[in-house]
Amino acid sequence: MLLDIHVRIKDALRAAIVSQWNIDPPDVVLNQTPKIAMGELATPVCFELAKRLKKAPRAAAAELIAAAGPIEGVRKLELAGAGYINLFLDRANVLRGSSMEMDAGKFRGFGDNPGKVIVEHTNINPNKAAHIGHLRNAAIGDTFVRVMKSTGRPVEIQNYIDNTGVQVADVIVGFKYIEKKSLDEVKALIADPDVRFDYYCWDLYAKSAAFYEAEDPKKTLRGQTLKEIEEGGNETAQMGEAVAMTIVKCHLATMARINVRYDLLPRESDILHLKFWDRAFEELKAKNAIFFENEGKNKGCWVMTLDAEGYDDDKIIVRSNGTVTYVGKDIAYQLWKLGLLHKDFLYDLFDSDRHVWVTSSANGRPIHPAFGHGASVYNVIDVRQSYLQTVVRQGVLALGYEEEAKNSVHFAYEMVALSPACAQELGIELSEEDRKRSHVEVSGRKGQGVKADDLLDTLENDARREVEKRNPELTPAEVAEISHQIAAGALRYFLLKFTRNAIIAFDFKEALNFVGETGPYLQYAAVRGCNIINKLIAAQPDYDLNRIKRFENDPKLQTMLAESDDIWELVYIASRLDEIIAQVIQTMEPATLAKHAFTLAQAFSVFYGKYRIIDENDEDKQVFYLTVADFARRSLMLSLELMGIEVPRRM
RNA sequence: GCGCCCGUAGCUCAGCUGGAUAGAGCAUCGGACUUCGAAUCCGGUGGUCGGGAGUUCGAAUCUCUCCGGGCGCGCCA
Repeated sequence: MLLDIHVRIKDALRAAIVSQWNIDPPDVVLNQTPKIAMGELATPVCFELAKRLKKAPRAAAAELIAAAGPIEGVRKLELAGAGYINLFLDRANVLRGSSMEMDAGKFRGFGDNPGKVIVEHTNINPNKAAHIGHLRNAAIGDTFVRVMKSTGRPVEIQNYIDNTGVQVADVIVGFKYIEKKSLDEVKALIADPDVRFDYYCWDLYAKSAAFYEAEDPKKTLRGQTLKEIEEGGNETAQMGEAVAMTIVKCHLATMARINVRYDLLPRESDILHLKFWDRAFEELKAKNAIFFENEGKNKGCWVMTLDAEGYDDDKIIVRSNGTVTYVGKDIAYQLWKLGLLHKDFLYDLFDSDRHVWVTSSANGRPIHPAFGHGASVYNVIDVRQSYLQTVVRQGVLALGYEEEAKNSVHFAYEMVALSPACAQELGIELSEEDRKRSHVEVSGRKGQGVKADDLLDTLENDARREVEKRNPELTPAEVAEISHQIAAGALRYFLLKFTRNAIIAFDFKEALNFVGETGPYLQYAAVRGCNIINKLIAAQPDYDLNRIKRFENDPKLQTMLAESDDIWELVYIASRLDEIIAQVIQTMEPATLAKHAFTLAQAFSVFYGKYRIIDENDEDKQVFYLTVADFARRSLMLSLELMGIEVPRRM
């Protein structure tokens, strides 16, 4: 809605510049004014014009205002400050248009590209419980997915499962050689309801590091185990399969707690067994994207030359022993995602309730959704893998797929570390230097870190205490549901409010906070918004709620909005959602949405405290307030939904 | 060595393609509950935007340089 007005303003001003001075118009930039009373939007374009026309900026602005015809949705243009043009929008029109847009549930967002978007996120090694770093990845990825879907673009969510990697092998080494367990014993452990299997593996994985050091310094057992897992058809591989897929189920259950789900789980074992790499290898060779090194340190390897800045050495794709590196497999997978591999997986249903599919090499179902063939591919992976992502994109480019390489996007974000205080709370030993740092990186190999489910459990307990205190009449089931919603909301907001390239120094005090700029603050504002309607009906059972919708078209709305800048400011913020959505997509920055939603909740809370609606005697005023409250509430709830944050019935 | 990121209030962070008086939250001090639910609201204290130079009518934002910190550059994944 506002985006349409922006376009009209820019077009109109450009046309006016051309007709007035017959020059090539500069880019018309629109900014927010410092105060809503000065209008909603401002353009500094006349400063640029002043330079070109050798006029005073204010003079140029006055002429431009005079030259510009009426613009649909804009009430007036005003000369301001040193030469700004301030624009005053038609207030009722903004509310009405934005309200309709929200009803339709489809936002302009970006471009007209109708192609499918593939977003790959989460990607946790299936060998231990998920931790907070994984939660950040999922929260960012899932929010980006929701935002993109709100523009009507088809999105496919993939969660890559590296089920044949060394990390899985290490846990299998733990089961087989540290604990000396058979396949049946491991299966019994998996079936034991008293064992949190992902937690068990968390500890076992940490033990494997110590085991290698003491018993197997050359890690021959790891190599051997990895080989057996990759080859398949043996007991080690069966154990690996059982362990990895059980852990995947744990991860999906954990992620479901914060409202994250997936469409497809592509597995590395299937990429291996279906020989995706062989196909990619042939093409890379045929198109001279990689070459065989006959001399030097990389003798006997297939390597790719990188022309990316900062990476001088060739990257080894196939080792001298003939095995493919991780990046090689990733290139094959990326080609498949882009629909360029000319090979496909088989597919099986992994979770029929949530419609999650998994790739397969042998037992595919005849009917399945069409996966892959993404027009754009976003890989949500932490920034430390930038180098590898560059190699993958380079591989696509070297095959001559320029457009596809451009549409292969590394959605990078910074890691979650621990504040030194938090690390100490967890019993992690710190050096004198570590204590002075702003954050301390954790090592999963040492079993350090904050497990996702532990954090969620703590949040739920804290929330439960508050909910029970405030709502003694609720049943235990209701308390449990609301506590969960608050815990998940608090966590998701906490992870989303930081921009992508901010390192989160995790701290329990901040993450467990329900006051101030937090998820529960936003939820509370939304709950109060909903309660206005509930209380109104309780107080006046015969109140016709349709009056609210009708009032959007009542001429009184215009005059009442014109008379109250404070209320208009709330309406304006609430109507900016389409603009925010477009910005989130363009900049790949979900934090922008989080900040916006918080600003909206703040404005709503102010409005809520300032105006009493139920006991308002003036009928016109009451319906006006109701219209505004309902509009703001809907916008806030939509924003929350885009962040995967639920609104509890009560708080 | 090369490359990327960061440095803004006591703490944690926003600040969009350069634009009007640099903003939030927490903390701190003070005020508002017989309430459409105070997980809230109102007010106060608190900043030479790491230093310097440059570009510009205009720089927290762009360029260069220096200082301080993080990360990456594997025949690991």
